[in-house]
Amino acid sequence: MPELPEVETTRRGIEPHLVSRTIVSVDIRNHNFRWPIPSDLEATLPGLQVRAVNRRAKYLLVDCGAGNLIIHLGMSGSLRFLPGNTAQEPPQKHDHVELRFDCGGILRLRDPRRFGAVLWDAGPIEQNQLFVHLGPEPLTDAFSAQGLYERSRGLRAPIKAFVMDQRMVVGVGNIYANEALFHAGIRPQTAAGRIALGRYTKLVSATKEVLRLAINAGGSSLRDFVQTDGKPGYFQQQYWVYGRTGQACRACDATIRQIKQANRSTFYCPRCQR
DNA sequence: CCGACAACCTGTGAGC
DNA sequence: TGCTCACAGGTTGTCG
Repeated sequence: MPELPEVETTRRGIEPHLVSRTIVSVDIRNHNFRWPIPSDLEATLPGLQVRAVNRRAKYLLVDCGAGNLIIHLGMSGSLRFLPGNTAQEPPQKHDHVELRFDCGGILRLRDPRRFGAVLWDAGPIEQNQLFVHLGPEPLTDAFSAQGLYERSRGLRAPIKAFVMDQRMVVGVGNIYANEALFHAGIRPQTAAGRIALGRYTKLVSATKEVLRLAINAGGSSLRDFVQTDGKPGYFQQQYWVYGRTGQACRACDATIRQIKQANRSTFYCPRCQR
């Protein structure tokens, strides 16, 4: 489920419950994720106090002072915090990892497809091999039209693949790439290297806007998020093109088209996007 | 370096 | 009702 807005919503949901709490135990029921979950987490984490919950790209970083617990939700991952003062339901089939805290609360990771990751890094996180090649955060000034323009010169890859490339900008997945290109009026098949600076300016602001709106929508369900199985974001979101094949464009009434790019579904309006 | 593609794994919904 | 197939929010690794 997660693109950047969902990961950020998750971060905001769990942070207040974790900060300044001490981990008392770790339970890993299935180690077989994208990479094996290190077994020694069950020994190294207990006793550590959480200082902050940060996010870089789609990675959640639980800062424990001595290092960072890195969590990636993959395609199907979700996190829930179960407070200690309530009856706690037993773990379900795909609840693979649990952290128990001194307050009695439990952080529970569910991930049916296990494309996600749980890792530990005791060093400076920006030097981790997963992080060194990451592009700028989309909601900062480091994500700029000028940067995209320069890095795209000479490239023949379609613009959609280009904006989804985490080296160019992080956090833009399939849904929001489609939506941002619609708002920028750019056809997804267009070669990245043939797009002018002015159109990149539109694309950058559209991307920021789409992500901001999605985070706000997720934030509105934050209250429920912690207690329920509620998966915020996608359900309440109204898309302009994503998943709307054959339906009328909300802007011009033309019929939304669907194609395949790099084995991912692409949706666009043939009239609004040129 | 570039770009296309398979692979990882399970659940769900459509169609027969 | 039950089977099969296509497809799903991400990322890495390989190959030409």
